[in-house]
Amino acid sequence: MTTGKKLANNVVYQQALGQHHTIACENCSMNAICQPVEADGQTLDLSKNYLNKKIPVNAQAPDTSQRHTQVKNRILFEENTPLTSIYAVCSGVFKLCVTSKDGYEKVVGLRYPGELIGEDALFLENYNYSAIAIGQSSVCEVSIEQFSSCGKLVPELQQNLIALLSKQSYVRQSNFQSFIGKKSADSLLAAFLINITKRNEAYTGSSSKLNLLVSRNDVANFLGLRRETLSRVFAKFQKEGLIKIEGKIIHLLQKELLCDLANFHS
Amino acid sequence: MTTGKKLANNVVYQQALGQHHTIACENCSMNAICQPVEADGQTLDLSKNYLNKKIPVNAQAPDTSQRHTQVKNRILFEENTPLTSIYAVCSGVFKLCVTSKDGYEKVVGLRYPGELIGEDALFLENYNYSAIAIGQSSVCEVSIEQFSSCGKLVPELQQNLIALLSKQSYVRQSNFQSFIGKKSADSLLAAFLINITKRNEAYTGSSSKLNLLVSRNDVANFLGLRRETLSRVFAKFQKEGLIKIEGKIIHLLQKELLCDLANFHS
DNA sequence: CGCAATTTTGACGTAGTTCAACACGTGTGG
DNA sequence: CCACACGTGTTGAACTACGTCAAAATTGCG
Repeated sequence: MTTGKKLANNVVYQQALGQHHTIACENCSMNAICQPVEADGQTLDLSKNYLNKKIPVNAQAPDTSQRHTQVKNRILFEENTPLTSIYAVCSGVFKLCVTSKDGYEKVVGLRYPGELIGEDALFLENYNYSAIAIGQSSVCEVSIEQFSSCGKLVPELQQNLIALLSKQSYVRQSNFQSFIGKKSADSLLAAFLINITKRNEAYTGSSSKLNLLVSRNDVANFLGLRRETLSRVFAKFQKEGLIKIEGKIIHLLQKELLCDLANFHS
Repeated sequence: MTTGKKLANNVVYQQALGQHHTIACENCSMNAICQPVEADGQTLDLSKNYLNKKIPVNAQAPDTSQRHTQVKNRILFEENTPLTSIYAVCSGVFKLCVTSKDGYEKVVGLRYPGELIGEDALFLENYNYSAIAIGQSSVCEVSIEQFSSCGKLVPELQQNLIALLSKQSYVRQSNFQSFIGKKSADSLLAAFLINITKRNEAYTGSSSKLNLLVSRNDVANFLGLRRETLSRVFAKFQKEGLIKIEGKIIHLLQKELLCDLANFHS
């Protein structure tokens, strides 16, 4: 986990944090439905029928001169299109966006490795937001049509889907509770840092540092702050010794104080 | 349920809005798992094994002088206690609260008739918040232990639970998207009014009026505003002809404008 | 190196909070 | 019956945090 290198550059820290490595399956929220099931006294691995592993999204051709041509496969799926699959992030990050009628793009969620994308579309069978890769990312894909066919035949698989959805229900509610009713920039950012660090804990192996990967702009958009304000609060937190900033890598130095800030009620 | 009294405001409108009548089962989010299942070519009604219908919470003895002694059965369940059941609101409202270590009570959700409470506790088997009835309310209760026993034997019931959880997944995400990244009091209140009206549409039969039932205090707490600010924004909306206020009853007069406000990005 | 995108800093105005006072309805007790 | 406390909601005035606009600094990449 700790490399000997000292460069203050992201790549080293990404490695140090395990970023851009794929998440271990046992830590992934999709895991419940990827595992073999025990049915009729035998072990069945049905996942090959519906699971598509580690698909790169926004992979850039490493050696061509095309690097800066706007890579178009950043988009995993688009808002208001029919559900085909649900996804788990393997590596990288995805931002979830909705576009209002005046063309403004609002970030409504971020998904880090091990987290699901699109399972909330199962009900309406339509995606509620667009999912866009930030940098090089990859996903595992579960085809809903094919999964359903298997599920009809194997009740044990349904049981696993229930486990998956139950966990998601908890995850979503707990995210909601992290942010609802927070208005001050300080408590929003504190809540955000704690929320994301916790979500990444299994992946990074650390409860006090994280690699945001996303731009300040996207974070500000998500939290409903101006990027200038966000920048100032970041600077303030660092000055007060709450965090240490190294580009997109954030070290939480005083987590308890951040928690207090996050729960602060003006 | 209906008192003969003529007091000017709320009671009459509650009747007009159908408030304090129980929601029709077909409009309830619990409905998926309350219905009979078709299994092995026959129709089975298993719900009697796990479903407890229309339990009053905070019912006041109607004719005693005890009315105003602090009624203690307002609490459906408490934060950080083991999950026993999930609930659907039949009538009234519930507020969901968490208490921070300094004793401050934060409202993290409101649940109106037809909405579920506690299903996000299935994963950790622990309630994440306290559920407290506002006024006279009632719930249907599904005992998890007993439901699970039935589910193990009847795969069709599991399918119904999947349907229920899928819908909840959508509902929760859509609530999250309604509020995340909103900071101005105007857009928060607009988003809130539209969100709650929509959620109550099937129950009240109206897409433009609603009975909040909860105090301004609780609404302000939920939205992260001061009650003074909330009061001012309510007054402003009414002055601008966006809404009409009759106590806790709100009429949405210009829904499109409210939607625009809700999606406004400073 | 040099351009472009991102991030940070500074000065100023506005929106929301804070604190205080007041209005209203309801229940309590003299 | 009235006086009073209490919860809830509204209003006013001063203060503060965040947004706004402009510009500088930093980073990333060819």
